[in-house]
Amino acid sequence: MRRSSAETKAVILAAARERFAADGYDKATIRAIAADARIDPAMVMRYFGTKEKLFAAAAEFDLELPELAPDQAGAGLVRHFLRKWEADEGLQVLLRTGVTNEAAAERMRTIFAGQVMPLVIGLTGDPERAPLRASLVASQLLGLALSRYILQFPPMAAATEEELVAWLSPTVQRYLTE
Amino acid sequence: MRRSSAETKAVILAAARERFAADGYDKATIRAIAADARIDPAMVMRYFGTKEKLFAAAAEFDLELPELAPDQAGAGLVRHFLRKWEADEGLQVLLRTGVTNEAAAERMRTIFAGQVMPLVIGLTGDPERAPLRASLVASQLLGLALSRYILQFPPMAAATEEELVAWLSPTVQRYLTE
DNA sequence: GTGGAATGTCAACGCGTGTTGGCCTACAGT
DNA sequence: ACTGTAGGCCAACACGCGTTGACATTCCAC
Repeated sequence: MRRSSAETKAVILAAARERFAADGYDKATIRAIAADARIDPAMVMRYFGTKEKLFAAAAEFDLELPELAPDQAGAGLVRHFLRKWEADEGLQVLLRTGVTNEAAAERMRTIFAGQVMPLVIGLTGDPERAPLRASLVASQLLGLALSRYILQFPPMAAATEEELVAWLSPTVQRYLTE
Repeated sequence: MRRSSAETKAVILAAARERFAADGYDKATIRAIAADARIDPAMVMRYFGTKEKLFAAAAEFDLELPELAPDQAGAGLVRHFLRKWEADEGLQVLLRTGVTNEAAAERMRTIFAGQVMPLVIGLTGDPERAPLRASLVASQLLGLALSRYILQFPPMAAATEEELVAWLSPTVQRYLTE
């Protein structure tokens, strides 16, 4: 026994998150994940049963949206989202996979409906249009992540956090409350 | 000889575009494309040499950006982009693939640099910040496509073209000229 | 009508994949 | 010291993939 069961499971999960985030579902092979974790591929199956179940565990994700004053929600959301993206691989895992995998897309819709929507409903005094408002916010924030981190358009990748907050906040604020 | 060489090539290419657009690069197999085209997989190789070359042909794409008056560029761009997306599978092919495939991402950067940037430089009187402005526009338009067509957030997928133009135009206009 | 090129089919290859079952190996409890 | 068990490894499987080369068929040129 080199490691405890829980340790090994955690090591595998960390390697899986990295690989899924960098390569997406299909290109992140069990063998590659196992190699990163310095372990036999069979162990991955032992601990997680299936590649799909491993992915489900790796894609566990909480946006942890903070409470926000209505008039500063735009800036607050943009900044929170940028930092969350860089601190937690979960979002990247979901975006890289959700584009070609229906289960991951469904997961993103669930996060949207369960975490973004309620926040927006609370912020805006416009219950009827809140769903559309929330999805407009999501479209701008996901477009940001896509162009900055995934496709890496040079001007977007080179911009500072403050520049992006300055440019995007009015947009998000308008989608929320105007 | 059932068909002419050019006909067959066109049939294969059409099937390939559909499959790549729906499934992305990896899941769109040569065998599936060939089945759609009612042809033997070997024909695909005969006509296109390699899966990569077939993809390159299927991802051929021109945004066909129109000339736009500076004060109506926001609305014009949003509307043009929405229609282009629905009429031409090329963009969908690129987005579905560019997220996990570096070559396709590079292609998107090239289209961005060669087609979007020049338009924005012409529209704005701000040559220094034009690259960032262009990528902000791209982020909102790609985020729109992502949330409406790929992830299919219900409020976004259900919105009408006019609603989306009304909401997004001011954003794009501001990124361009404000 | 015959030869030859163009179009199409078939079967197989080598490879990488997720997944499985049997076999070690080292520790803990007694 | 002995044994049971939890942790780990190895070899193999069945499968689907891109790709290949040999073979069949059809049509045109002469």
